[in-house]
Amino acid sequence: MEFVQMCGSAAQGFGFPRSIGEIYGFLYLSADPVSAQDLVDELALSKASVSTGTRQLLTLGFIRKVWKRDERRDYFEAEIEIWVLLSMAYERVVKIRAHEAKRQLSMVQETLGAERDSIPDEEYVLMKERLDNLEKFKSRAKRFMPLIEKLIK
Amino acid sequence: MEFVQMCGSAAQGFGFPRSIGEIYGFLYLSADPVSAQDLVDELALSKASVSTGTRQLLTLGFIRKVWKRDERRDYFEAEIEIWVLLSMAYERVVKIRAHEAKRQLSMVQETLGAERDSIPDEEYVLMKERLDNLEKFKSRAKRFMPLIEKLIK
DNA sequence: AAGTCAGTTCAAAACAAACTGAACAAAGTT
DNA sequence: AACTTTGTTCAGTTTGTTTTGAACTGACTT
Repeated sequence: MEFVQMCGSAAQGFGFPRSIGEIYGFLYLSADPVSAQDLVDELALSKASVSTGTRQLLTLGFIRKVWKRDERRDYFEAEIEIWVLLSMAYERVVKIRAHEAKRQLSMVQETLGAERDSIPDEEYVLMKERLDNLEKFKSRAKRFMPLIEKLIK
Repeated sequence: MEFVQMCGSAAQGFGFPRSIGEIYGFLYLSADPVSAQDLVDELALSKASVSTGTRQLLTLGFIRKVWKRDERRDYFEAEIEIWVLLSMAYERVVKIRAHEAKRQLSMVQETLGAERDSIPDEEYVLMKERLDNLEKFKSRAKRFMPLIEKLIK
């Protein structure tokens, strides 16, 4: 339970809801697959929170559903390989965010271009330069990505 | 301004307050150092928010104070080198968090040891093993840290 | 010494995100 | 067909964080 709490606050630190961390932490230390009902009981969360929490963890690839034959319940188990978790997080969070950032950045650059005339020349040049710097950084980061991917896997 | 908003939501994405992102974004595109009052006016934030926001950015090392002689006001300018920003963030956020996590983990391990008798043997072994795995990962990560540091700098 | 200006601090307000209860859907049992 | 059991969805509440107004400090000006 101490460990569960620790995972909860760790999750918060990464910007995830505490409950997600707790669910993962509980599963991480469980020998056998755990039902949603168990999570409700053990972690004192509502059915709804467990449902949404497990869904999020599933889409992150941090946990798996386990089907027991002749049972209607869902069971869950944690992915325990830390390298796998990292690569999941990278693939499904970092990559997506980076892509979104890139999209927004080019929109800003477009806007700047359109406003060209209404801005003092000196300022325009500086802004353009700094935005281009960001752009340059992005593409360099992109070139590193495959390397990082390999490092993680 | 579009860019400022973009930085705002980016900051939120990283778990920082929106205002911090906006302040940084504004400074990032400013040619000259900017006074607190300017930030209040341009970003429609309260004096208080600007005060706390700049303080946080200063302790992160993301911005600097600039002193103009014969002026009582504080001026600020952004650190614009992205590699420097990354290394700051790493140094002042990641490192500290990692250390904290390590501390907590060993506390949990201690607790587990103390509860040894009150847990079925099978479960104990599994928990111990998984905690040890985390520990092992931690130390491996630690070995990598210097390498990452060099990469960033 | 009174008055302004810059900046900080703190309690309260405003806000956003997480969590929950209740209603619902689907599938299985009686 | 009615009733359980399991899980999802969603509106409303709760919780925690960010933001703010207002009071305060210190420092410079008259």
